[in-house]
Amino acid sequence: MTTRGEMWQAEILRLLRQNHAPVKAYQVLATLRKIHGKLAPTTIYRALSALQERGRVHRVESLNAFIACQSRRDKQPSILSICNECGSVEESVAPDLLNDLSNVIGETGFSPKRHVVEVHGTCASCNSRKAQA
Amino acid sequence: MTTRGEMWQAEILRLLRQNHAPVKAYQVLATLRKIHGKLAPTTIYRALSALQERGRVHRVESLNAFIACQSRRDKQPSILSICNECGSVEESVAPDLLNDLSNVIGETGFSPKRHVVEVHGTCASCNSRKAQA
DNA sequence: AGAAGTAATGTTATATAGTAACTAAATCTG
DNA sequence: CAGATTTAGTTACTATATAACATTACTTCT
Repeated sequence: MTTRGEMWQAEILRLLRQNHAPVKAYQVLATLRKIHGKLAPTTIYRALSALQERGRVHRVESLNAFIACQSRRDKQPSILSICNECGSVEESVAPDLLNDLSNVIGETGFSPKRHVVEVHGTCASCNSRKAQA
Repeated sequence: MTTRGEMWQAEILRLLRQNHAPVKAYQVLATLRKIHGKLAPTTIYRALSALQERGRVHRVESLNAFIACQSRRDKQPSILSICNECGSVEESVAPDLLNDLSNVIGETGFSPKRHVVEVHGTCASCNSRKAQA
């Protein structure tokens, strides 16, 4: 059985997967409105939250935007590399590094629950493009 | 000589330093309005940007909020530990770790410019408070 | 099956966050 | 000091997100 909510999730996930760059909630909203007419932000945000919980979508905190998960090694917290030039986002998984991070901040007695690691810079292809110029 | 803009910066910095938890831009705005009357968001955002550039204030990306820098080892990118219970934020500096991070994501040819590392969890004092209960 | 309760979704309205574009004042330069 | 340039103020707006309530669909009990 497919609930209405699950349909929104599926459709949004498909949309996000078509983009290699993060997509804003209101872009999603506008796109879906073209297809389905009237539609409230709430619907989008609810679907996006569910997708995040299911580990299908990352919220890019430093952009207020969303991107489909690439590596699906089951909800491993990811490191996002965001290119300032072309907007593309690469996902890396580095458990050791996040472990170190947990240890460093754990020294003061802090217990980590959620890691937000986002790095802004220039991606490989934009780097080489600029090197040529 | 103190320009008008610098006065806003000083006043906002003072305000942020009084709080150990991050403060939202519109909280700053509301507070300053009580003192100075009419005041536009632009004023606040301009001052906050300047403070960030001067390395006096961090923007907490995952909260859309601002906090005064604690460690002033000159604009070292910081790691922020954010307590979900009490809202307090601790700042850590770990150059080695950020170096590792740069290396990991640099493997694909990505060159990092700005690091956003924010960890949500429970701080030491909230941990012990909960352990007692 | 039908009534009663619960959970999921839709709807309306509003709160919160941030910026663009222009005006006015201050400062700098010759 | 006139003209140019930078800095700050003002107005209006756009973007992001959530609260609160209404409605619909689902469940469970009889």
